[in-house]
Amino acid sequence: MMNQDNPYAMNQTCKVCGEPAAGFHFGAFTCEGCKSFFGRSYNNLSSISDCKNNGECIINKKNRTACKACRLKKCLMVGMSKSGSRYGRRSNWFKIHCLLQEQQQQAVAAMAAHHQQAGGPPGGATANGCMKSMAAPSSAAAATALGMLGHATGGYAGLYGGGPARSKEELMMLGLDAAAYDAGIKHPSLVASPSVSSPDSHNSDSSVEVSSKQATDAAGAAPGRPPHLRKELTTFLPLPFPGLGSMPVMPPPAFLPPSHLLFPGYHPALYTHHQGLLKPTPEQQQQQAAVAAAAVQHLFNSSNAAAASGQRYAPQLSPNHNNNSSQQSTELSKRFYLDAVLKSQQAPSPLATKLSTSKQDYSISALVTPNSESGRERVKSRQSNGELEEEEQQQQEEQQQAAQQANEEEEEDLVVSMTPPCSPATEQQAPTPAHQDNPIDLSMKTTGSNSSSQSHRRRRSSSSNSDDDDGSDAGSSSSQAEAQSEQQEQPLHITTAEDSAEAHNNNNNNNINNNNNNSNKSDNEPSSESIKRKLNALLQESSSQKRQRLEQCATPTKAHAAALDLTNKV
Amino acid sequence: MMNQDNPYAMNQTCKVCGEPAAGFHFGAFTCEGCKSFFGRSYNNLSSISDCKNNGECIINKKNRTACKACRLKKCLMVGMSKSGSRYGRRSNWFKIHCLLQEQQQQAVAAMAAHHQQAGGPPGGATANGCMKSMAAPSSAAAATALGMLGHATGGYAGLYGGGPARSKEELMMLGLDAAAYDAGIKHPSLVASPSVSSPDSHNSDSSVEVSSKQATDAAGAAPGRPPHLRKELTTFLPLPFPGLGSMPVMPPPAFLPPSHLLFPGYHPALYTHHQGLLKPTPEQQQQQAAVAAAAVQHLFNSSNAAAASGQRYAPQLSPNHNNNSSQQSTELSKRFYLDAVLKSQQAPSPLATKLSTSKQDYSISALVTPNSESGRERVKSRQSNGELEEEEQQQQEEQQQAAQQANEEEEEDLVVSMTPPCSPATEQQAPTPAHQDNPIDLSMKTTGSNSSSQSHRRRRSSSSNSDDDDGSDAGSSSSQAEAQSEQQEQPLHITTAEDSAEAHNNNNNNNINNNNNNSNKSDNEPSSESIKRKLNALLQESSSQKRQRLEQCATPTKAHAAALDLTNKV
DNA sequence: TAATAAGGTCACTAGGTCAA
DNA sequence: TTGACCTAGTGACCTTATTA
Repeated sequence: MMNQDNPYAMNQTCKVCGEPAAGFHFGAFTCEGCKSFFGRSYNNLSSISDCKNNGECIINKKNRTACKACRLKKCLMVGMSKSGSRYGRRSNWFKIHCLLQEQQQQAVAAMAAHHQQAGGPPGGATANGCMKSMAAPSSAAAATALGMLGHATGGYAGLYGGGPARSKEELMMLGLDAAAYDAGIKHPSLVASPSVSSPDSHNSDSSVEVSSKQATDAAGAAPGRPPHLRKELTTFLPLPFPGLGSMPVMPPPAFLPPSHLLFPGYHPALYTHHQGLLKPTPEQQQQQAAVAAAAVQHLFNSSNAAAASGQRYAPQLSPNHNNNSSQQSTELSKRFYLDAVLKSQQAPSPLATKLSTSKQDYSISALVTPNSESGRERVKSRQSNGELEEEEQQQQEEQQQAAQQANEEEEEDLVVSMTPPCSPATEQQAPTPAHQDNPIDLSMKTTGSNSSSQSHRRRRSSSSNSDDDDGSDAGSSSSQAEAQSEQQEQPLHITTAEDSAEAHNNNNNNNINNNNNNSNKSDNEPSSESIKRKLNALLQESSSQKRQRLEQCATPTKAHAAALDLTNKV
Repeated sequence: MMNQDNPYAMNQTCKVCGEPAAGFHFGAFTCEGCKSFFGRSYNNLSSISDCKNNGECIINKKNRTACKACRLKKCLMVGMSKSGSRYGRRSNWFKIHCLLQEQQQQAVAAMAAHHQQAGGPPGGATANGCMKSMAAPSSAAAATALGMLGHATGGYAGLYGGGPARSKEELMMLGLDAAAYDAGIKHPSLVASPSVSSPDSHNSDSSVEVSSKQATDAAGAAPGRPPHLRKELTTFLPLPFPGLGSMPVMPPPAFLPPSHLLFPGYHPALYTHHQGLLKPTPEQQQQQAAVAAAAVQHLFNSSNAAAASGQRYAPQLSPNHNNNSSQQSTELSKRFYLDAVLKSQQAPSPLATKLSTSKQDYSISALVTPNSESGRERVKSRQSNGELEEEEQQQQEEQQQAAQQANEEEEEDLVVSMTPPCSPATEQQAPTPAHQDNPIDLSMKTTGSNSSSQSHRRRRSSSSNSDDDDGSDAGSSSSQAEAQSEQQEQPLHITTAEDSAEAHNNNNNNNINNNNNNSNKSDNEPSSESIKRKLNALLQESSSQKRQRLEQCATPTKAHAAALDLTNKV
């Protein structure tokens, strides 16, 4: 469900309405409609009338146009921000993380379904309902429940921005509700860790700025909150994750693993350093944001509504979290490790260090300890620590700036990365690609015939390829759809023909990749293969198919090649 | 934060937007985005529309795409120039200086953070804001504060070019705004010392050109400006650095050491002599540049904007400087010594002689004397002492300036200049490289498996990996984070296993480094080894880790591989 | 030969357009 | 008003050129 097929959207669903995402817009995966809506509304708040339902409207595909106020609110809650926008090609890391996320989500969804049938997690029904409204349908909801790979803010915002990068104005906008949410947050169940981790992004620095603010501001909203958490997020966080911001306020629910444990790998700090994966949110358009924030605030400033929302959210959060957290703890550890590894390999940024507070560090260390490879894990933990520290510094600096500029805020967040349910899902998908060794397709391209229309839109002029892209359109997504179907629930491998075709493509790609790999191997070293294998295993479910398609796409870029290599090895 | 992880970028941040730098492009460390932007814009000024904010836009990661005019302006201000471009491998000197710079920045950042927490330097908040906008987030800001290894022009241009090498046209472009900025520069906080020293470069001569101009032109804008500073930069410098252009106007901030003291080694003159290191910047495309300059001028010619910008920037700058300067004073001394040593070994240029004052000479001799391990430590202590003395003098001078400028307060920091927690951190890291004598890895290579993504980016062609990228992201920085974490505060050493792992990594890196060193030795001369040792000792903290990571980064995929490994284990 | 940056390619998004 | 489609950029990745 989630992965509808937007090649460029990486099979993501719109975090606002649950429809297949057309891409990553303004800091979140969204459909074209929500993208356009946000883009229009952000600069024209006056056009948004007050919600007639106390701002409690549930936004989904069908009713997303019913209440503009709630739709915009949802947009903000999932991390959308004018400053959160990013341009350019998605980094491979981002892609990888997206794939992992998918897996996790699927796993989560499966788990959730199972639990619900069994009886559901405590508060589950209520929470579930809420989650659905928040995120979207099933997969989205599941993802949300899990925290979207450890991302707190609705599970969305945090995911891609290491916490959505928000301008102060945006935060204000969110914060307006924050008051209302704060009440809810205080509820034990409400507390969530907003760790954000985004595989992407331009916002590495943002986290820092925010973090500093957090220290100051957070105290009020969520005392004891990890420094790395964002103030804003923490404050309004609708779907709090245990252990993150609110830990101090109230101990995290027992059922939920500490946030830091959940997805340490995704800690913003880590990604911050990491190029590409976790970029901090931009603080653009601060003034504009301020205006918008005021308007938004106006829309949602009703105290009663706040209280109501607070209550509402509280239940929602807890159930989801519960289910997800418990189930995914193991999964999380995997991703955590991966992230840690990646981080360690790359270079820990000062921010990460900063972000990781004693708590985080601790958690990290804990995570690290039980790891497969001691070395890797270790490295990760260190890195994370280092990053955290740096972030703190930045935050401090940022705080100064913040003093000057009310608007600035970026920051990031923490990340909780979750490990996707690899084993089962992976296995299923793995078969799909005739060759297990399908390289992970890092490229978002829609290779095959699938995404004909979409990819073309943009670059048609230049490249006739139908590659990628766009997926927002259903048509192109066919290939993805296949992948998704396989991953999520379709155990069924669409057709052999397709698979074979994919395999063929993969082979071609693989060859290319191999060439690259060979050249690279010297660079990458032997370990890369093992890594690739593992990744592939993790990603096999959804990723394998995606990869194939992507790779098939016309352009075997190096990334593709690499991906292919990985798959080949696998 | 600063050191995001680009192995090839030496953990530098983009001088334009603050994002992790991808490399040294067109005369400055920049990210891929700013590189591409500059490359595109330079030849297509018509595509750049006028700034809607009087050219006062603050450029950072988040908003860098918001105003092309200001982005381009920033690019020029940080020293980017088509004529400043260069190809080929980086010289060891360049690398060394970059490493040192990193350390300083880290130290500064730490200091700044500490100071801020404590209460922050006077005027800090304001200043910080400025810095951010200029340089970027934390690290950049810190670097800026320090003067980027003694480089005045925004800390950027000067740093790498001894003043960025600019064609006349480019200078014109910059100069256009100069008038506006001059007003701002006059602000006390704005004054910065422009000492220039670039480890690299193509621009050795550029500084000269400028300097002459400065004498004449500068007088008006910033009398007393150091001769080596460039006129253009000084004139328009939006984010002036104490001591640079404005020094005459007002005495350089106490916190900043005299430019000559800061990094004598980097003085362009010195590098000029140095083989290949200091190449004069080409003045190619002058005509083209002239055209561009005209266009740019048109964009920013509003006088009012200048005034406004001046005010704005002033506040921002001061804080950063304070933090950085104080903290890094010791660091500076270290670098200073190193530079001196290197200079002595290589071929001392007349300039060097001039630069090295009696104190400096003393310090240098001291440093030189003791070598290897015991020597290393000794040297450090001495250096720190020497630095302090020098700093005091500087401070006195700065104090005078302070009297003039209310904003200055940063000085304190300078004085405090803290040495980075070398001992502990160093020790921790030191072990890492089984051999204490780890040679400093002058090569930028991403050797090990660690920093997969970063190193790969560039050479991907060679390596097929899909990796990386992104790193701006967090991943690459992991190693750095580690280093930092160790240094700064993370008491917690994650796990022994991790440490060992790191050590292992370090060893690998070291080996690589050794290889490089060996090769370099012939080049560097016999003393080079001792120097290297010393340098290593100094840099062990952050550099060793960074190096490792960087080396590891080589293959982005490596990170992936690591991840896979983890997954496998899991 | 390795390192490293310029330049090119093209994945990918912000915005704009316009039929529905 | 909405949202599918298009255009203009952006920037991640790759290739080529140049230097150590």
